[in-house]
Amino acid sequence: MPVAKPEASDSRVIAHIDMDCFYVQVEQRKHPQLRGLPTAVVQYNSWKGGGLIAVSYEARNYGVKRSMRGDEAKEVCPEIQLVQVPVARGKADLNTYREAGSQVVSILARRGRCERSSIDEVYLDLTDAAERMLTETSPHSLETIIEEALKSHVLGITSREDGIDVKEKVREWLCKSDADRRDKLLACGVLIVADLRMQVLQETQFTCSAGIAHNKMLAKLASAMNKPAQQTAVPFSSVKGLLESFPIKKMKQLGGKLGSSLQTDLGVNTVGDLWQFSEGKLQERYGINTGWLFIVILHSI
DNA sequence: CATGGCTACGCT
DNA sequence: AGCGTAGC
Repeated sequence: MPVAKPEASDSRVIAHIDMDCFYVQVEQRKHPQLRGLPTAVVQYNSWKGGGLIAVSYEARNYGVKRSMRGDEAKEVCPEIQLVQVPVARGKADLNTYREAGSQVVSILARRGRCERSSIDEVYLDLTDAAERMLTETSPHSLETIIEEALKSHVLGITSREDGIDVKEKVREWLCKSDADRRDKLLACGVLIVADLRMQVLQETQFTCSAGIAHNKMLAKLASAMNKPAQQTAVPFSSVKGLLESFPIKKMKQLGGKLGSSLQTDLGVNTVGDLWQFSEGKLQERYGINTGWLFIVILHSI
């Protein structure tokens, strides 16, 4: 997938798939007795019990963090199961995880073009599949909407106090016949991703979380919003509200020195602050080549 | 010694 | 090719 080419109205449907505590899931598949137990994967366990590189959600509930050593984790959660990462030639060997990731990618690739962004993360371009679905079935017949899709989070679809009719509201949103074309495409994306996540679970036993949006940046943000084993969609109409108070340092590519310089040099702390600057000014300061990043951000609204 | 090691990417 | 940055 080529770098996001920002257009005035981006109608692509992009999903970001993020495997939940992936190394742990791979080990739990290999050792089923670990399922449901607080578990972490460690490397180099000779010093203070080794460094944690993946932590199950059960263990996170005890306060176990990825930055901990094995010994610290045992203090917080004495019953934690520590699994050693395989070692080859004295080094951590991540090949089994890489292969497990490939298995997931081969399933996702049935519906769109995949771009692996890390060992456990994939971007998926579902534009064509969504457009096809839209021309074939519009509006969606209620009975074809799978339960998993109804559990989606859709930014801007607010849960009521009792939260009892959230699913009903999501159903309405998914079926809305007079919706914006982009909303309809996004709704198709939501259905496709729900279906794919079920296939992944069935065929690999792995759960994942997903974000569905009109570009990679927003899809990535969305996939982290509701974890584990959930999916979140970002309709165009909710982008501005989502981004304007969003900390710039948490944006991909801006977690390091570039983000720091935005804060100290320009006083930019949120994406909303960034909107006060023109593309020209930003490119003038940071160069034409870094400027494309800002343009993607600015064109998301 | 004590997040290390690894990868991908952009810049020069 | 080699370096710096970023993030897993």
